[in-house]
Amino acid sequence: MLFTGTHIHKLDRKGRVSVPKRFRATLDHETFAGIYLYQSHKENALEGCGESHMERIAASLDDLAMFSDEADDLADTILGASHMLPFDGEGRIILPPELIEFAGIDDQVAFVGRGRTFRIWNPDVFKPLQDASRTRTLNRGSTLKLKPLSDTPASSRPAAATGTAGPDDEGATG
Amino acid sequence: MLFTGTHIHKLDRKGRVSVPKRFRATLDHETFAGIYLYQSHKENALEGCGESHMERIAASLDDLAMFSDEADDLADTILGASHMLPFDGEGRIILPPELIEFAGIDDQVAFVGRGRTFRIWNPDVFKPLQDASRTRTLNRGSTLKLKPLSDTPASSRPAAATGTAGPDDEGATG
DNA sequence: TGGGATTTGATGGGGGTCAATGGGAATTGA
DNA sequence: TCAATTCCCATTGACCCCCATCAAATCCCA
Repeated sequence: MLFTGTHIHKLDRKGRVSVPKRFRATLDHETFAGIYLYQSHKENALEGCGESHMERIAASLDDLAMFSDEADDLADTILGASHMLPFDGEGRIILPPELIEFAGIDDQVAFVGRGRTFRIWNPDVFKPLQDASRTRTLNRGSTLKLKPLSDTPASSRPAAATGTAGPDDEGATG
Repeated sequence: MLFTGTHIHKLDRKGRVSVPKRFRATLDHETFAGIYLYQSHKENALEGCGESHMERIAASLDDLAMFSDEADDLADTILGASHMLPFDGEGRIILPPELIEFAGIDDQVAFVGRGRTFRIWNPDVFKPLQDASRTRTLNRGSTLKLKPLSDTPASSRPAAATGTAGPDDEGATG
């Protein structure tokens, strides 16, 4: 199951916040009942994921770090600076003060789904950025090139986002 | 099975609307019994699809989002803005107020099939647009170029390309 | 083929359940 | 012993399950 949608929850005075039920459901099969959080490299937000995805990141960085200084830095900033946050009985986590400060979070927390990962924002920061994303997407006429369906070989055609849409992607009518 | 046809249903005072039986049948095999909805990027409408299609969108964005600002925008406006809406026992969903407002929906809801996806409109808004679309298609003399049967499994690969679009063009944004 | 009977999909509404939240008690560790 | 963390329970309000009704399509049999 995917992380989707935007869910705004409250940060209580103990620094706890409920992880959306839908997100918890996505993590149901993980052996570790909780999430991993680390600071985003390009946004004023936190990146979050489950255990299996974190292991995938680790594996990728592991391979790359041998050859690339950049990957080496990433290993430090992702693996070294990530927080492993277990759920309490009610499905909440405690947001570390360091991360609260980094994301500029006040009393509200926005969980924003991104498929296999999610981000955590101050909702007041995220909303205008999302609006800007929508405007840019509209202006450039972006069309997402979908990966081939599962019954076609995945190797044949990598996904790619085009700069401009075709002349008209309306399906043919009658 | 595909999403086809236009079906107009009523929005009740609880914000619920029945998803057309035909559409539900199309989603029968999905593990998640419900639909995903997000705001269209170019129309005053909502884009809808089932879980597997949303997975396909996520997979297409996933690897890319790390490097492309454009894919990043799409992740925010599709994955981050989509609503996962489960069916109740009667096959209804609850339309979130945010989406009702965006689509300018009053008390009636038009479900319009688009193959593997569908759109949701205020019928009063959609009708004139549909008429205009038909007129344009007639004037343009568009011809639908069918894909060869061999690489078109009936279960998953309907024809969708217009005379001007490339054979593999398939937009996820509208 | 027609008209009544039956099934099924769409709609309305009430109430129980559960997710989100807040706070206190118990436990742990320094 | 004190502070911080974890566990537990209580509240509340939104959501989901259930049932009841209605309309429309389908079926059935003469």
